[in-house]
Amino acid sequence: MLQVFVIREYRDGVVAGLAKRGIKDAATLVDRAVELDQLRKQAQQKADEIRARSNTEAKRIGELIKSGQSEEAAKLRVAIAADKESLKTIEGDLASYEEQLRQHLYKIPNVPAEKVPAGAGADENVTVHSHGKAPQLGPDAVPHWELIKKYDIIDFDLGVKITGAGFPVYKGKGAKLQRALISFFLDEAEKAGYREMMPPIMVNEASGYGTGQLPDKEGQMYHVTLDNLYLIPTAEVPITNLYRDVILREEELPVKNVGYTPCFRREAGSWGAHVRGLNRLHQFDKVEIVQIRKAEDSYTALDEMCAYVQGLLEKLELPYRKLLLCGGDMGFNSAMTYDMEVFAAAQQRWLEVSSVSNFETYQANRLKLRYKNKEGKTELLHTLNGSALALPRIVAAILENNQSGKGIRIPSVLVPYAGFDRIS
RNA sequence: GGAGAGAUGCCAGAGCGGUCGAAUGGGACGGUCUCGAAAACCGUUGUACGGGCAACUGUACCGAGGGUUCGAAUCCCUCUCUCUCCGCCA
Repeated sequence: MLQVFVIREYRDGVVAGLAKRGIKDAATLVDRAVELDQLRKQAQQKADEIRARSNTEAKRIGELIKSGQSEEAAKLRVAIAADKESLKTIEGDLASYEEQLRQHLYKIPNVPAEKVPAGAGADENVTVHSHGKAPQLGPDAVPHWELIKKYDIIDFDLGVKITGAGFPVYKGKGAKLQRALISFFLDEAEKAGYREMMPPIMVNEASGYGTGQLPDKEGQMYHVTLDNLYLIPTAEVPITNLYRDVILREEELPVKNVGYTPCFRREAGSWGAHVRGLNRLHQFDKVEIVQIRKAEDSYTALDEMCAYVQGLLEKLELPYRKLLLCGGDMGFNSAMTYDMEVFAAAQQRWLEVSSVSNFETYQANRLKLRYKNKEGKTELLHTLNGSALALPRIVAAILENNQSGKGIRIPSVLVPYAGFDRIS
């Protein structure tokens, strides 16, 4: 969430930024936050004042009792009673304002960075880079959902039988290809200086709030109600939450972590025409990179992360384009996001395989993730993350783009991991 | 799942219902000494929200949330977590 002081001090900039997301009542939203903070502050001051008074009075009563002046003490006790009453109401107000302010701040998305273009939706994203050419497929080329049946490598029907739609079963070379991709991605990340983390794939409520999945995306996560745990929608959640309530030392920065996890998404209401096969799943595998940076170098890190992800796609020989998302298409928490999309040649569609974002202090503020700078002051850090990469759509593109009469060619970087160079 | 013990500052660990934001030890940092280092000695060492140009200052925080009390780290209740023993078990 945004810091109140930022909203207060840079009110107009915040309003203008939010407008880039297409939020119409940005000014009202922002002014309400300032107003609630003002009310909160007033209540706080009043409460502090009364508390200060009762603290000294209470001390005096102690002294009076000690020196045997119990009558004086009794008088004082009576005199304090009124303060106690008013303190109770003020504390009630204070708690209510704090809660209202928090709830209100949860509703305000991050302010887009300077470079982010205004725009209402995906149509206004800007293609900033593209690489590779779509392969010329033969006349008998088919989309991946046909290929997986033909070669019997991924089975949706079996998944339906044991779990439900959107939970595929990977079989034989299909399963090995998954493992190969995961290992390849983790090894590459390690070479690029990321430390591998293997976190739990269920998290508690506090973690959900920490990275912003709660309260607004409640319905998108699988919720194990018996134990009040959530299945993670991405490794970003556990790996970023490792740093919740943490004050890092300067020499511990930058933090660069990578993690492989399965990801679980309910995708409530998002099933439609273009989500056949591997395009959208309830459970899928993803390798995620997470960085924690000082404010001054977080955008360098963002570029670095994009370059890293692009390198992966190039090694996998997949044609891709890089989009700078416009305000209206960016995630709630993000200040700037680049999406990488690969071209799936049989579907003739671009598939999003990675989203790399800088959240600036938006997540860190909720997480209370800070570091002590040279002057000994604690300062919020910037968090960033990116998929590197999400597997299903990568698999879809590999299958579709590399098909021929002789089967499916495996990209050469994966061959040592997979143990085969062709699915046929 | 059953029984018991516990949760205090960066770590270890003390704490009578009032003078405790908290003894003591360790660590870290600064200083004295030294050519330098070690040792020794001295000092510093939390977070949040306010007020103040500043020095400084008010309030809250001893797992979390309630309660008792003029006053709670200390008493009571609920929850969470950790440890030990037993049971079960990949």
